[in-house]
Amino acid sequence: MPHSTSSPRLGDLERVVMEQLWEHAGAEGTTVREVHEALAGGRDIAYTTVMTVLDRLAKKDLVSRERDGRAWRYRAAASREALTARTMRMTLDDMDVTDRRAALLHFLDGASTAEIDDLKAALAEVEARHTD
Amino acid sequence: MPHSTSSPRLGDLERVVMEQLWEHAGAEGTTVREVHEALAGGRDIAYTTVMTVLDRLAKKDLVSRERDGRAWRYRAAASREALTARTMRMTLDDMDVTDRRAALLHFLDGASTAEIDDLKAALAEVEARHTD
DNA sequence: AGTTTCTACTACGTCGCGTAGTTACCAGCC
DNA sequence: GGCTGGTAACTACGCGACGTAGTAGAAACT
Repeated sequence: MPHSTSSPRLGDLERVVMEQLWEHAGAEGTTVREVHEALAGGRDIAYTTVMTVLDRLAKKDLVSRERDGRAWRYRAAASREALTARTMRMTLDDMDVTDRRAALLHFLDGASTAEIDDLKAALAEVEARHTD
Repeated sequence: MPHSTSSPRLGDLERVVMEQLWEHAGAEGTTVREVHEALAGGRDIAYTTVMTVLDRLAKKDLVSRERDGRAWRYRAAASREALTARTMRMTLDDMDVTDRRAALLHFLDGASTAEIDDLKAALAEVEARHTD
């Protein structure tokens, strides 16, 4: 058995497809055809390939789908930001870090000032949320 | 081509082996034999399997090795915390997040109070470092 | 010299993912 | 009502990563 982690790892094509879902993110969802057409502009890819990928993403619960007549409409189950956060969290949890502060410190070491500001803003926001 | 990310993803056994290196982390390093003996207590595993894994980890630059007579002594190239941080960073970078603040906010959503404190401590530490 | 110890190389099975074909269904058109 | 086009469902193949390990050969101990 290769991997125990249930980490939502994305392959390259899976990522590209998710991009599409994120970009055309509306409440309506996106069909295979729409995704395929969007991708077919930039690369040579078969319709069924897109179908397969969307199917796999659905099985991983990274996208949800609802019937629309005969077809399916796919929607990203989580925003790009939420998925990113989830993946980061899983890393932190899976790695079984004892000294979390040290890990976070290392993380900040690689951060730009802008990113640190983003983090402080986010931090302030959760704080505020807890207070009110 | 399956993956573009040069993310240092660990398999299950690779992780277990890294644990050993981290636990017996001294300046001296650890031999294959030592790792094997440590693991052989809990599971049925061949000496050569451990060797192969260590070899692959070395090729991924996750461990370094120095000769010790005929044998090699392996050392984790990065601490568990540093590797964790690096992986988290790669996730954040690879996901091409536009709204980093939102991503970090999501991340904090899943955090315990203790973790938030750890983060604040780490943040204070980088701040201090920049100031002095 | 024979036995042990360690490396180096090769190998095999499984799984994830990129990639796609084939088959079959259903809805509308001529 | 059979043909056509769009969809889905299922199957498949190649490749790389990883768990797993065997074998060959060098080196060292006895």
